[in-house]
Amino acid sequence: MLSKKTKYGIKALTFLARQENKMPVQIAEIAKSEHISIKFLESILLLLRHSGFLGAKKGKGGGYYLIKDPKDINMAHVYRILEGPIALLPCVSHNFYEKCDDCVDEASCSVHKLMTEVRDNTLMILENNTLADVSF
Amino acid sequence: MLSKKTKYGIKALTFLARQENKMPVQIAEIAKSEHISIKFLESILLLLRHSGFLGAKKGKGGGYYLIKDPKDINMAHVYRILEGPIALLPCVSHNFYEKCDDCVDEASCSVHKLMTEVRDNTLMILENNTLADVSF
DNA sequence: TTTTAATCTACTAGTCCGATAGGATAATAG
DNA sequence: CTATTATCCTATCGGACTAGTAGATTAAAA
Repeated sequence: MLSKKTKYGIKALTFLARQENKMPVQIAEIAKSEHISIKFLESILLLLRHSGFLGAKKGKGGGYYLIKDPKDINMAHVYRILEGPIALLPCVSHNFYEKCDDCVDEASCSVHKLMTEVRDNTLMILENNTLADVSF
Repeated sequence: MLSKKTKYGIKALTFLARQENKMPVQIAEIAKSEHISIKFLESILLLLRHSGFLGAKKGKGGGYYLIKDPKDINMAHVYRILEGPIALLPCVSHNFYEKCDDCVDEASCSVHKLMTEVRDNTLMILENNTLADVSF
């Protein structure tokens, strides 16, 4: 299941992508529009800023804004930052690989086999979708 | 992330599918072979029995056995019993649908759009795989 | 009637999620 | 220089869920 963090994060990015001008938008405005707890959204936007998706401006007229063009923001990248691994099991993950404690041989593991197929497909979908694709 | 319950459940089903004869296999034997806690596996096998995948026999020579042919066991069905919804969001799920609290309009929701695509693909993969497919 | 193995209930430690509180910091306006 | 604005950052918390454990009960076979 997708965490609310990821869900809210994508919603916030979409909100920013849909802005006509490139003016900074305040946390409160996004929170109100998307019905998200301000404080929770605050931490998410901070993470997205630290990850290079957003820029921020303090003080009056401040807020968050997209740094890159929505067409250049890959949803697989967004997903990994917000949610973590795309694979449903650590032993199937590229970026977050971990061996299973219980598994003796990955090659003969039925779960590994099935989850690899799921992972490959999900990854392909996420990589083929940009923020622009999902926003408009 | 896939729960250990699901992972162990699929492993146990695979173990049973790989049995040459149709004799019942004891929990302890599966647990030892797959490196799973006996008591935890016990609860999983019980669930799989209640869901119509397994039969059980008590007393000496007892244990669990597959009721249906592995070729007739759909992995989407198994997944839903063990893990729950295939969709990453309740608002995208067919069998476990729930409206989002925060979402005003699903049609214009970027997350909904993306997760629907992921769901459709994952579902297709799981439905096209039987227990026999992943076991051999 | 003894042994074997599944059945069922209850409990627990640990972890994570979503949310909240409050003060620090930086930028702008006057 | 000061008040205001809005992000930044740390710390905390209840509730839910996960994985695993304990122990007593029931049913079947020898």
